[in-house]
Amino acid sequence: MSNAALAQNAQQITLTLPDGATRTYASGTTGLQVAESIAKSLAKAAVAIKLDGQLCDLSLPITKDARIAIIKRENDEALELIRHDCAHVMAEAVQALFPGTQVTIGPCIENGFYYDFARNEPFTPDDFAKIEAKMKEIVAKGEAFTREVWDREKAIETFKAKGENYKVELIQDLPETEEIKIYKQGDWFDLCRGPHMPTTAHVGTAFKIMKVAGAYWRGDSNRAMLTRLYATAWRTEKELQDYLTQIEEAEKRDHRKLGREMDLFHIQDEAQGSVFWHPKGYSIWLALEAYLRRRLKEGGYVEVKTPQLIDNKLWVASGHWGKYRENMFVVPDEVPSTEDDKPVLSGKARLMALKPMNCPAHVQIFNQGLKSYRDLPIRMAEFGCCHRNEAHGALHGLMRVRQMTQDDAHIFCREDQIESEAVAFCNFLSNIYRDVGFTDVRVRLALRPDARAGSDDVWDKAENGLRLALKAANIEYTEAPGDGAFYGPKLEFHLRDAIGRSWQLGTLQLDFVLPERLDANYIGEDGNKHRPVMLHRAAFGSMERFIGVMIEHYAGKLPLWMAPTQCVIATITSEADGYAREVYEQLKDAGLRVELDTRNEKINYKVREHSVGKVPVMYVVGAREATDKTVAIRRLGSQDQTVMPLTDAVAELVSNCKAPF
RNA sequence: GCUGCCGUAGCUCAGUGGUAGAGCGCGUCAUUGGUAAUGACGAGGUCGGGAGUUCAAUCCUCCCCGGCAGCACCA
Repeated sequence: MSNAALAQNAQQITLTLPDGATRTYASGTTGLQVAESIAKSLAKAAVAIKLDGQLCDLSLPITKDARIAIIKRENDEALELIRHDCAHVMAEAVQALFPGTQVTIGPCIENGFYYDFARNEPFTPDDFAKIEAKMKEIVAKGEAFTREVWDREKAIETFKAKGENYKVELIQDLPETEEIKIYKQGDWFDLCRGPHMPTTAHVGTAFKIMKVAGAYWRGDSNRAMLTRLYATAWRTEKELQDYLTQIEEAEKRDHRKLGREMDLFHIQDEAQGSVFWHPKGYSIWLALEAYLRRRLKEGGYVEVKTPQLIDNKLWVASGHWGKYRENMFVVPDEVPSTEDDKPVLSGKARLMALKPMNCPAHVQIFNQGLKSYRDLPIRMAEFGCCHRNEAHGALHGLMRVRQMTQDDAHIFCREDQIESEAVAFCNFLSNIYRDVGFTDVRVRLALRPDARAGSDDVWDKAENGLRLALKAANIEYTEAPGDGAFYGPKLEFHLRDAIGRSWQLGTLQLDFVLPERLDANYIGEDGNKHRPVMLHRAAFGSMERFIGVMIEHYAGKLPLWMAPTQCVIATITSEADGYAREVYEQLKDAGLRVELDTRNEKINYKVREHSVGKVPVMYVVGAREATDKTVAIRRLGSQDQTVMPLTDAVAELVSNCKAPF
């Protein structure tokens, strides 16, 4: 042992255990040795350590005082290790089965991991079983993961010799100060920053390759397309099964499937990305829109309507023409040629565009007439129908469409009103999200991106304004540097749905740029012109997407106030048809959305059909009910039936169907 | 837009180098039934579009269109 090493060994370090106890060790003691010193069983179960909150290899020599936790395979923290180790195992398996395949990167993601490979032939789902079998062999061998630090040149030469060009690029791009860490498992090795568990055996067998897809090298659409294998890995078979079951549940909630089954809407080739709303789907829309209008009125908004087709001069002035033109639908303002042998369009007409957003139009309304500081804030709302030419591959049911209706509004205010307006909007949102059934809202503050308009001064002011508002509204949030819009920072409201998925719905964006570009101003107390600040805000985001989210959140079983059909009156025999019609008329007169089912079918059949159709309430009437003037009520999801006098039932249903606001 | 997979009746799907089948749904008839599928009969498809190979193509090849998954994008 060298003198230096002796000297280091002589040093003592103090480690603090999770329970607060401290222990003293010689510097250079490994996590495994620490575990052994506590209990043999702990050492046996240990797969890694956490030093000051950071996961590290069990074999890492500890050289300074730290908080330490021994991580066992059953701990939550181990999931990340299992998945990352599993990624290495998968990469080894793929290279063993498909020689010539290059490895690139393989990070953990929510619920699993992926690995990107460079290979000329694509993988097919048939390869999955082969790869999984090979992975199980590698796990069974239980080779130790060993960590080495290589000289940069040696690493580059080694990977070059293996033909691993992507790894070479990764190493070359690592900062000079970074150690080049290599993890070996048997003969196979990979560049990796770790940490890993002791052996491949710790990965276990609760993993599954899920799908294959293309992915750009380094996320850049100008670079090579790699083949990505997505997989999932868990601590136990049961966890894996639960996860697979959860995916099946999510598939059952797919709004495209439910939309067809419930006859809500459709989309067809002739209008890709635009929605044909059927009567039932549109009734959901109308219910939500009416609800929002009541909220807007309460919140002091005025509602406007602005043109679809606007001269590109306005889009040039607003900056959209320069930045987003490729996503705009441009329409020439000319009479198309009616002669068959001539082109329909001359190509020389002046250009109009379908509006991709409402804000420039709202500024036009603001700009009509002189505004005084006394007029502010002006909260201008519009259910604005916008068109965006989204890429084909981006379209997805109601979630990503080309024609959408935003529940949009712009608040024109003075700088000193930003905070109070932002606070008011946060309260506005929390009422709405509660009413539509969300309990878990997370807020992100997206800060200035690299490419942006406006001076740093203005950005400082805008970002701090939002921070102050969040503080004033007592809202917890996380900051996301670089994610802001080009014209200003924004608040994003992310909501967790019934099965734990997160949707970004609401947004509040501060904009100092557009009022400047479109020369909006107001006369201040001092008699001079001033720039108003614009707050862009939305609660649902788009009506289309929001309805999609509602369908998935509720698995089609929408709350009564949103449900397309709130009640079906179903007859048992044709003797009750007359009475059923009376019931139907009464509910209809009470303003409810009801259907009458007097078809010549058995009651079992009707109950099943309307249950499958997610009708929340069914009134079943037969001869008895007709005589007694009652209804037998059956609620979706329950086998129970309650017989009730018709008048009471109607009063109860009317009250249950009332929107929460 | 990129990569991969897919495209057969309204829906879900089977099938074959010799121009097609099931279940549900739809229509007709019988049945008047008490809370998740009553029975019988019937109609319905130029197998996404175009071209090629072949005596013959829904099936094989190519091109196009569209869908799905992921990537990129998302003002």
